[in-house]
Amino acid sequence: MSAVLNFKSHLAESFAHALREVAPDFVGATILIERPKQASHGDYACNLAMQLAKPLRKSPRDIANALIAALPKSDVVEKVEIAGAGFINVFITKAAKQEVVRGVLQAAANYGRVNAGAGKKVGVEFVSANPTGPLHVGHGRGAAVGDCLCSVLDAAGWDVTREFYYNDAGVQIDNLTLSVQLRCKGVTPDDASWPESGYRGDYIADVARAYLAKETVVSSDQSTTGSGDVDDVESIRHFAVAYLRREQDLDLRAFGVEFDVFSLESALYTEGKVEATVQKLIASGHTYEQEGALWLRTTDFGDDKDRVMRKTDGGYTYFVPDVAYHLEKWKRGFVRVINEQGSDHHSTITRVRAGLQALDEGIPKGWPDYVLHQMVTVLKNGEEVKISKRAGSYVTLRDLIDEVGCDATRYFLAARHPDSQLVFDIDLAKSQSNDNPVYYIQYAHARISTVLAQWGGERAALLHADVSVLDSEYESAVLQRMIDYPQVIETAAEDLAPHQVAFYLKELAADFHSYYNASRFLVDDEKIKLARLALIAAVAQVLKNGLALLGVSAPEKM
RNA sequence: GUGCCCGUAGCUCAACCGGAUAGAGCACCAGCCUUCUAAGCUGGGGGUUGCUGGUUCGAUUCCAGUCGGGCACACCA
Repeated sequence: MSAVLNFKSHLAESFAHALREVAPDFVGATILIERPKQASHGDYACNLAMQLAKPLRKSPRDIANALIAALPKSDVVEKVEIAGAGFINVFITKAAKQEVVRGVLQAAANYGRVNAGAGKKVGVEFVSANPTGPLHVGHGRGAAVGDCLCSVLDAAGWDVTREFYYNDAGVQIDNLTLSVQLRCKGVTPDDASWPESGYRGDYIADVARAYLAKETVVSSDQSTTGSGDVDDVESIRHFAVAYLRREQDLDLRAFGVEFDVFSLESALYTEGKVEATVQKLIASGHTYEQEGALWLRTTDFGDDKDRVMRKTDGGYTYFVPDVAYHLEKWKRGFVRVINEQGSDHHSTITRVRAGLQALDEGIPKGWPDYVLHQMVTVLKNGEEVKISKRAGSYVTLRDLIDEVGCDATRYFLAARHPDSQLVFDIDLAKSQSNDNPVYYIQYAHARISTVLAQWGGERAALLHADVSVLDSEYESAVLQRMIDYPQVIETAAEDLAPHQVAFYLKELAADFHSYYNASRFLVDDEKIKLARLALIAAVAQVLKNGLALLGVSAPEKM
């Protein structure tokens, strides 16, 4: 009696049983149980009969009848009907649905957690910005989507590690170092001698000032003090990177995003991992020398042309340390790795996978997974703000948090399919902040909190409420929506699509708001009152659980 | 020119791995507050799912082509 039944899988098993009896030759048929859009089509529907019609050369309705006759008895099933071209519609008993209230209240923060991941390790890398400037909107999208994805995977039973990879080596860092050094010497981007590739943002001057003042920068894993020596390039480099890492860390913390592991590209070099990987690749026979450079034959693994590993100047191209880095991840025991990145980096996918395949370490072909989010364009005063790090003109993540708020920004960036381009209209987000869907959801939670506060009774009493009186159409809708929640988590995790949680919450909030306007909760009849309060307390719990996955607060008052 | 992503209501977006009459919000029109929060609710108008073919009981979804938008195509990160 305690656990809420997973109706979907329960019915899938029932139909599998019926299938074995009716058509033993076709037990391999996929059994799909879905939720019909219309209430008149029942709570769950199965299309098995239509699938079998052709191979069995019988009419779908005849097959449907046979299947229904072969269904094992179930005390949660009210009735089964055949409709349309041969859909089998299943109606669940009210009593079984009402059980979800107790299920939610008992499981509380754990309601919605499923075991699809079975405790397996998954490493999720996201943001991974170069430490060459503040985080901008694009990083914000990566942070919001990545963090939410991690939360969803965690809820789906995976053992999640959040990881940030700093590209603190290479040409961009050289440019950064040079820019800071020039600023230290009093050269500004307006001077004719300012290099084309130099960073022009004002923050470079801040770094220079701090360096000259011999400030100490403390970040999550190190402490660096500026020497103030304008000719000590190594010292400037260390200081600039540490300074900007600290800024990024602060931005992320303000955004409510925290990481378990920070990996540094530079460490791969100093620890010899890059060199070791190169040697392994050479030994694998997939490399060759040409025109003074070392190439990896990535065309052996589906790339359209081979890629240079070591340039004529002796330096490695970007993907080489990236391959070394992913080999490390593999060795750290991640059966699954997901990299959340901007779609402008998609060309690395083939190279990294090719490099890993060439290593011949038994790494699966499609490893690692990637979630790519499309570009974010920012609209301000009706005009597109061009993002250019070098020009120093861009909207920082911090700007957005300050202007729009953390909750709204996170919701806005995470509530869309990563594959679609996103226009962030700052004026709209600010001026219409009351119409932001995140408030709609939070408002539902706040309303419930107020009602429960006015009631003032013991929450524990709600566990024993007689939920059998919950039978209005509004109540049925809310019950069914809550029953759907664990399935939403499972699907969102499977599809690596955290935005589905956001849409679900909007629908649950809508069901509640309709219910709220149509009925009263603090009524005289004690039995009805407790039942309704138990129901909305459960709604509040699900809203809270879902908002937590999005990294959005669930306020008691608004 | 090549590869990847996208194209759904005026605008911003959904659609449960191919299902039943394609759904929300914003905007527009008409209603609902002496009773738990009107940041809410109820109703209405608005669609050839870019276009053309194909696959099948059935296509927004899969395939081919085509048009449009974005991104990537360096010994760049």
